[in-house]
Amino acid sequence: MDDTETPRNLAHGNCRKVSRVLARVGDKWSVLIVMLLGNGPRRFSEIRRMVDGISQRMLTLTLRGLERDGMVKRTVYPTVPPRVDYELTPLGHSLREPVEALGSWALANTHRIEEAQRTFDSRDL
Amino acid sequence: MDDTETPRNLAHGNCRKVSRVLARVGDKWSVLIVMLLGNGPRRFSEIRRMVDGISQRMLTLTLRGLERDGMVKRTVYPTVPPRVDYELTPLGHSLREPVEALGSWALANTHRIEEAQRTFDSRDL
DNA sequence: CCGAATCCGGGGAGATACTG
DNA sequence: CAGTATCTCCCCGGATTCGG
Repeated sequence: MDDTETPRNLAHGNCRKVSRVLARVGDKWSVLIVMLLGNGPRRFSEIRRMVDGISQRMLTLTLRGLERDGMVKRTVYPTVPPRVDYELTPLGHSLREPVEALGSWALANTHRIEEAQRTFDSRDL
Repeated sequence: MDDTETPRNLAHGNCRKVSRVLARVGDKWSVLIVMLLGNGPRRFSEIRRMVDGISQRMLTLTLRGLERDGMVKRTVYPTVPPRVDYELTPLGHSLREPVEALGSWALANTHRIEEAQRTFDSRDL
């Protein structure tokens, strides 16, 4: 078609690597939390309150996953009561840019998508 | 923090809209197929062969989803045997850009991610 | 060749209750 | 406050079979 160049980015074994990142991005909570932490460190319960609808379990699992991937730094303050801060690493911070690009695209095209869905759903059935 | 501007892109009800798109992007096959169709229209069985490991069922479902969202145009040629072509719509085509940005990020940072994972997995336990 | 329908197993995700 | 543990339910996704 109009390809200036065939994208080799998503070829061969690269697909696997990219897919894993995409799976994280597509994860229900990960991106939300990354964007939230983009505004600075937050405590566990702060995130819990800010991310409406997330369960304690899912928040823990999501943060663990992000920490494991090197996106988030976890800091425990051995006080009583305990306090745990989460903040973006440079890696996690760098992820925000492409994610925001995707977010902008989504916002710009939501109307078109929803219209397409209505058209699709209204025919036949 | 270092925010030049607080991103309102991912706030309020916008989250829902963006999340749906993100879910599609995070889908195991959708992005792969979109990138594949970026090189031009393909037949059902062509895609099936090119996307290694996808089941017939999942290919059908994925293509239906993409068609419903207005990303893909489905064209049936009433020949015998039947022939069905799939091609990107302008909307689907426009999605490639932010997706490729994310793919590039993934490739550029895969090494860092895997290293973080090894570090994470090797401590405690 | 393209796709729908059905069956079925495994993992994700919520709710709840318990520790340090 | 910040998790962990357990249970359960549900949906996704593969395999298979049938239809146009």
